[in-house]
Amino acid sequence: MVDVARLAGVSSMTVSRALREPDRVSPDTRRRIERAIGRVGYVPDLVASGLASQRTKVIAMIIPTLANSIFNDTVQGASDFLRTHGYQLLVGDSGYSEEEEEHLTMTLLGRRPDGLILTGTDHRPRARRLLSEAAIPVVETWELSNQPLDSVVGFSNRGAGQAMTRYLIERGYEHIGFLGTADRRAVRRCNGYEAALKEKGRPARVQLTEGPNWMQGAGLNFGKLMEKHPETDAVFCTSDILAAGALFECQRRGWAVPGRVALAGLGDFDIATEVVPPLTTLRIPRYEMGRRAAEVLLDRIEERVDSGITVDVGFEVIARASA
Amino acid sequence: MVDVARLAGVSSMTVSRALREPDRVSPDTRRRIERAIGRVGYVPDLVASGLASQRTKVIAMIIPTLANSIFNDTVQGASDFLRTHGYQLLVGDSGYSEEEEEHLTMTLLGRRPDGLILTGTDHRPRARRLLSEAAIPVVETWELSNQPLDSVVGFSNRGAGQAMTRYLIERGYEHIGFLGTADRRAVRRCNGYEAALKEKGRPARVQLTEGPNWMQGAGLNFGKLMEKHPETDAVFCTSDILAAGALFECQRRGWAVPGRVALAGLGDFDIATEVVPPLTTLRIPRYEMGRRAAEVLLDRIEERVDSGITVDVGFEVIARASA
DNA sequence: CTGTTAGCGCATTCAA
DNA sequence: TTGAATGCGCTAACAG
Repeated sequence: MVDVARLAGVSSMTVSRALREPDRVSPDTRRRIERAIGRVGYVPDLVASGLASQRTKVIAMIIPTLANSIFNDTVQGASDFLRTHGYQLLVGDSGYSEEEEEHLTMTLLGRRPDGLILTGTDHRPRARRLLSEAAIPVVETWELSNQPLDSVVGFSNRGAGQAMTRYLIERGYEHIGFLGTADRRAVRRCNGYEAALKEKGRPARVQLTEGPNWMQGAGLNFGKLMEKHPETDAVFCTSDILAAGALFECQRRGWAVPGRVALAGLGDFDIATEVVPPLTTLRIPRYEMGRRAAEVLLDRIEERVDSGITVDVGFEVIARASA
Repeated sequence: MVDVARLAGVSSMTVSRALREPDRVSPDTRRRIERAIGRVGYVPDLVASGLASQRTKVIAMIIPTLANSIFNDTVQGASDFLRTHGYQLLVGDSGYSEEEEEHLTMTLLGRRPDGLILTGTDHRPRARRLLSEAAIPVVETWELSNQPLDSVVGFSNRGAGQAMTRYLIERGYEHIGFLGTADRRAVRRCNGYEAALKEKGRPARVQLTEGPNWMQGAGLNFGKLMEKHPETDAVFCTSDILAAGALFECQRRGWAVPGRVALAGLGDFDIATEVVPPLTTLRIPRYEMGRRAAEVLLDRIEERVDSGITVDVGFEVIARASA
């Protein structure tokens, strides 16, 4: 930067200003500075900038997994918004583990982000303490909470499970099963499923798959569910991936869908519309949730709002041929 | 940190050392320091550390899109490796645009990463210049290159397209079509496809889809391809997603696969094994590619190797029922 | 094994 | 509109 300043015949302070508040520098010197920057190939050091100003322009984000999953769309939404506002997203994955989330929280806080986006509302006490001591705005996503750390941008997973189950009941299905992963949010959806059945005094049939939403496990566990409860005439899956896996298993068995068994998913992924028959599913605004989370976060950081807020982005049952 | 030092009765220098090189501090003081850290709730400032040491322990990575895609597995591989070695991954997406890649390169370099992982080997001249001036190790992935910036960990997209096409020829298909996106790597695969057909003096039938690997476009464009060239008896798709989309379109039309038309994909995603019939595909070690890229990068950063190297991670044709 | 001195590259605060 | 002094929190290089 001093090289640039020398070349432009000004002090480094003026260069710094020209970069951050161009209006407060005379048009003439500004042009000289810009030319000097080009000639020297100067790339501002945001690390030093962050240290000096105590504002890094970095937003940290923790998601359960980086690998190809549902959460990436939320990351994209957040990233798109942040980029247009001069912030960079720093993403880490917890591997679906609260312990790892706690550890990652500390690592990320070490980078002094201006804000933090979390997935879910379950966090270890130590992580909660770290966050409150860090005194930076936080947004929790993919769930709602009664005790938010700060702000929340999510939807009710319990409500989602309930809504879909009620839909299946209304459609006339008698023996409704549940196929899902065992993670926190899926369990909440399961609670909603159970609640909806209980309203009608019906029994629950739950089959959990191990690991994330792998399609492999879906076929296998769908099979288990159907063997335990052959009378099942509809299955609610906590993800379209699982539902598609179950559908393929039906194709292998020569079972008609929804004739032999109806299937419903969650997420409204691309695959849901393309599969034959297309999947009834629950649409969640994944991308928009990320965008809104980032928006709420910047509002807090730049002090346009002075206390945590909660945004329910909702969901919507999309009825298609599979159920 | 001074608080910690005071509480432990040592200088801040000793605290700094206890954190980075525990062995060079006496076990006794180390314990005192650790306790003090716990009491104060000290979280080391990696921004200041980065500025002082000129080593940020950050690796930047540019991928075409953050949203749910093939590249996320590579990100996960890199992230997993880096984490166990004390580095953090900073990911940005170029939106499949070289212009955006160039811009993002500058932004990311501003964070002073210790190394950089790129997707692909096509970069704008200005981006290349920025990178060489930054003088940090770089690894290009998802392709091989004759003029690497530094190191490369990838495979030949052209070779992959050629290998799959040859496989289809060997299997006895006469009229082989190509369905793919228009991005750089898919185009190389197409070149390989064309080369393989040329060996036999056969004509190419290429149908490009717009945008990324959306399943929606797959069915539509597969239809276009089949209408233009009804005699087509096999289609090579540059992604399993596209192949699955084409398969579903066949199901809608009541076409037997591979009876009416055979389908081959690329990627060996979960979906490839689950769909009915399972997809013949080209396996690419996506996760491993990210891991190896990170490994090669750290070797360069920590100066265990003194010049750029090229790693060909290869690919493998996986024959299944669809072709 | 531990402490001292100096400075990383920039931004804040003031004064000119 | 511009510049000078000072410090952000930490570490490199040395000395003890």
